[in-house]
Amino acid sequence: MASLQEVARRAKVSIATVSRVLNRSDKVVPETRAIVEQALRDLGYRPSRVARRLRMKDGRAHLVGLIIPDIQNPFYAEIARGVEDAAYAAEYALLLCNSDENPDKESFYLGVMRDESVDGIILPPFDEADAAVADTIKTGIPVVCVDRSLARARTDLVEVDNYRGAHEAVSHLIARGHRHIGLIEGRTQVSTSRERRRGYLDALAEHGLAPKKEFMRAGDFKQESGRILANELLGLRKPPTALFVCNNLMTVGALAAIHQRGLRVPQEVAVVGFDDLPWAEALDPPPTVVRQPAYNVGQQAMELLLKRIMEPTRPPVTVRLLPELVIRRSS
Amino acid sequence: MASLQEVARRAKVSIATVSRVLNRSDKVVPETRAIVEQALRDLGYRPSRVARRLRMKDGRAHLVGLIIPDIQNPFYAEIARGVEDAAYAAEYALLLCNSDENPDKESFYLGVMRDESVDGIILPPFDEADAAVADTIKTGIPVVCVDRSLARARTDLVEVDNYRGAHEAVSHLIARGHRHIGLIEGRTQVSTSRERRRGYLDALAEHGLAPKKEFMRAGDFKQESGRILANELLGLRKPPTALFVCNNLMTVGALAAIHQRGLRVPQEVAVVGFDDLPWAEALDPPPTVVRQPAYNVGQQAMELLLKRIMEPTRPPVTVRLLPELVIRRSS
DNA sequence: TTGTACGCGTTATCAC
DNA sequence: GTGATAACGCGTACAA
Repeated sequence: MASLQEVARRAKVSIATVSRVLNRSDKVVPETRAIVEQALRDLGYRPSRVARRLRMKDGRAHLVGLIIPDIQNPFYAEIARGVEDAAYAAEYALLLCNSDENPDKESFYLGVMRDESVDGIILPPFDEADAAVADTIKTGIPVVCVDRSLARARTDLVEVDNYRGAHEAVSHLIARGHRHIGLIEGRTQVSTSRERRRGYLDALAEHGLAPKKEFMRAGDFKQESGRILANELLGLRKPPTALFVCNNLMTVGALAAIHQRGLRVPQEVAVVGFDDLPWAEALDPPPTVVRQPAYNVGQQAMELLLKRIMEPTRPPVTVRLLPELVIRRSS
Repeated sequence: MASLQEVARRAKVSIATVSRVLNRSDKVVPETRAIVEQALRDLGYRPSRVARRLRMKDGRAHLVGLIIPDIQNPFYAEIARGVEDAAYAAEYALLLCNSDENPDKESFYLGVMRDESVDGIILPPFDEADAAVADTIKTGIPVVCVDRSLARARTDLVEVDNYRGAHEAVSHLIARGHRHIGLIEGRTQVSTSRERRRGYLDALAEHGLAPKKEFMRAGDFKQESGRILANELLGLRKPPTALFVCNNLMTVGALAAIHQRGLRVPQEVAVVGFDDLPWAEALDPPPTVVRQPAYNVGQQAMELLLKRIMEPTRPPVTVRLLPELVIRRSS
């Protein structure tokens, strides 16, 4: 409520002096400093972040934007927590938006962030050619990509080794004796999905197993498609004995389908999912999954962003995190 | 990037005219309007939300704050989605913060929101006497409470009938023949927790059942406490045959404990949880729960906030939503 | 060491 | 109809 002006009046100094007391440790004689600080306290002064941001073009907004597809997806929620915690530690606030994988929403929010003069933006690009993001980068706002990367722009990036995760998962199933392994993958336009499929195929090949077209189904990363595709797979005359499901939501869908069919896990059908399920322990049986270090992804992305804000010209770096195969009882 | 100034120069008019074209209020002759609009387009002009906000004190920031305990809790994530969708529909952006039920974080973020001049704030108060929130309200920023209410301040409020939800849940268990029903409640400081307990006690009483102290345990709304308390309850010499667990996370913990003990649900122990579990279908058995309309809570809260922003003096209203007993197979 | 004055990008109130 | 111009609250060169 109180402005610099009012504080200055009360302390009987100029606004410049008050401002100096606040920001620069410029030379202000201890006496006046004390008086000003008293006035500051009396009035409960709080600087307006809005005015401050208008005045200073660069990186002092202490505000960053995060755009994710869906906060209700635990994977993104975990990333968001990582970002948020790192932001809070640096006293940054977060403008959080859900894009729903909808380019219009993404564009709208990207616009808002430009217009809000945020210090930087963290997001998983819609796809490798995301034009709205590319445009935003051109304006000079620091952007850090997470999870997925951009083809034509070099930005800081925090990603997970999807190929390796999938490879481990499928190798694990093979080691358990499975020879007929179904794949439920996500939207094939996104690079992470393709990498996971590559991991699946390579693991198969390395063990002399030939991939079967009818065992490979592509969904949309959502629960319902997991349910439907698992049903298709399990309804085959010669169904697979194991399923590798390429994200959390689809795994849940697949599990639901399996339960509905009354199949025993892992005896009648084994399951390995990509992404950990936050409530894995409550599931029966607790599922084996490839756990992505999502919290870390968010945290490191924020730290990268902070570095770039401080030093805009530093060369972009890519951080590649390793997933972890968490073996529980569904495989 | 381009400012009013630059647009004005390009169109060879004054900034006032450009501003008028943008805000469509005053009369601008079609000719000049056309010229200005062309310049606007050429330069890809976008108004600075920051400058705009600095100039206009009231409700035009198109920015609202949402403070929740933890975005990783599906209940709050669902509220957040409700808020976000309603905000997006009205072209508002969202400043989202996690308080972790930590008063310091809450205070910090409340401060940020003041300093950002947000148009309004939505939050579940920490407790009924939340001082930081009370102070914020005094500054005149519109505040809408969700889930929990404030004792000393009249604000708009969207809440759920916790008493009724708990009452239905326990009555349901009794109807199923249970006479020994354990209660795992949350932090007793929060009003919602107390209401749920009241519902439990009343339902018991109405059926002539005496509450047993040793069947009633208080946790902290987190998964681990659900696990521990369920273990305690089930380890009793004469354990309860059914559990009523007062929130989602604790239900998950309780389920984990039950699975670990190898108990069959619902034959050996029945369970009803408060809050729906997003992946209920994947659980085996799918749990019976009292579903809170969390999405609606968020949506209506945002709509209430919008109304208050438009009409700051309107009397505060309370919206009370009904929970729904979703009977699945754990009871 | 401190004060004056300008500019950041808007909107709104005046004159013209 | 349109154009100067004064705020909004802040940081900072420059003058004192």
